[in-house]
Amino acid sequence: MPKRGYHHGNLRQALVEAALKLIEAKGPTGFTLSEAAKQAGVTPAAVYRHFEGREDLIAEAARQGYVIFADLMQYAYDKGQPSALASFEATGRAYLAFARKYPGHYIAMFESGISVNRTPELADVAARARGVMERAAEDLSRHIPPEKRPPASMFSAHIWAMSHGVVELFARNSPGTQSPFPPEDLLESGIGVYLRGLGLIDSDS
Amino acid sequence: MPKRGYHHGNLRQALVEAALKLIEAKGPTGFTLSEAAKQAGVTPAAVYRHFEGREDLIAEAARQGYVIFADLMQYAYDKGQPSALASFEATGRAYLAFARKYPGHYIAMFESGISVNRTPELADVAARARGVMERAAEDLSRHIPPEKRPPASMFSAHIWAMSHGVVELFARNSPGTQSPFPPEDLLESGIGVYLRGLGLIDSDS
DNA sequence: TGTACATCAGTGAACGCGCGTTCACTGATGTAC
DNA sequence: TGTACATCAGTGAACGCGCGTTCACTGATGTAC
Repeated sequence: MPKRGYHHGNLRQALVEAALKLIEAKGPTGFTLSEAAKQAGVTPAAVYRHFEGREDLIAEAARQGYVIFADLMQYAYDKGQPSALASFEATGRAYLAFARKYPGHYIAMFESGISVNRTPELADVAARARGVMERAAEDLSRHIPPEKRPPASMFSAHIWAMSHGVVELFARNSPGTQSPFPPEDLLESGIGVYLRGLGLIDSDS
Repeated sequence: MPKRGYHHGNLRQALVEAALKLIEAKGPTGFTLSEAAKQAGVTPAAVYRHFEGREDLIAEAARQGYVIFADLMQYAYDKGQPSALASFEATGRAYLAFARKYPGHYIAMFESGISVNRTPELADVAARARGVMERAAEDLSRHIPPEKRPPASMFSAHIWAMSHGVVELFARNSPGTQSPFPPEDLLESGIGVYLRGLGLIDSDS
């Protein structure tokens, strides 16, 4: 580790990463600015050279999370193409995969209580993530006969909700609420049933 | 208000109610034992006559929430009988209704980070609530041909997850994440599509 | 009915703690000439 | 290449605050006789 004289070199990012680790370990409640500073090997006061304060640091962690999240969703979408169905399923799976792989980011984004409208950049990148899923839903909705076609944003919301619920209830090691099934399977099968309900996949697939 | 001499009369319950109001207003993070005591018109130290501490107070709020929740689920189930389908749908709706009507309890139960295994009573009443929904799912699963029948606890989990997701993402006024649809409609239609996917309701109902 | 006394639910002062934040400062870095 | 100087990223001490918790206490209540 060559970087550590008086000047840190990349303190801003080091602080974000320390924050993510702490948030992951202790929840958004347990996270403190002072401890993040300590973990980055720096005085609490130094944080204020890079962030406006505690909230601002969490917001940046969330923002970075949304960037990763949106990229992941986009990647999943692209990989499923040209099949609308494959793209849709892939984005659903990507949601859970993200929650698993980046728990600190996930908590900062969805459980820390920071508003997505806190800054324009945050709102933008969050909208981008949402946009990918909505586009996947829209592609898919074209395969439904127009007269019985529900709004695409509605079933994008359904899948989003089910994914989020699976993560919160069964994928987080919330003590005691043992998952009856692997979350991945639960989500996969849930989406399967749902798509069958939309008439988009066969009853015996 | 005749009750307020030196002795409060019903401080224990007053503290729980103060806690619920604070939790609802400020989230589990913002809740403090001292403020709950103040709001009940009492010294912080008095709390220790009735609870072991801060955590214990939250746990009691959660416990009372689970009692109400389980009762509500049971009531919904009974009301749907003898139709397995009606019972199942009703319990799903009851979930959202509970979250709306008792936000403080809901947060204490699902967002405060207290473990459901904290005490045996808490675990018991939580199991009772879960049991109602699982029973509804089981009743319903008998209408599915055995060879293609998924485990009942699985689609109970699906509905639980979707309900929870809808509440967290769209029913809470998490600033900025405006709901595209009324949460009730979203959940209703989501469950509808899901049940169609299970082959339990017609494609044009 | 009246008195003595045990029980219990509250008080209020005090504690140590770690928090977020501020401030004047200082040491390192980079640039101009 | 060397020196002067501006810029900037850090220090460290201090702050006020409210928190959860403890303790010896006291006032009210209920019970025995």
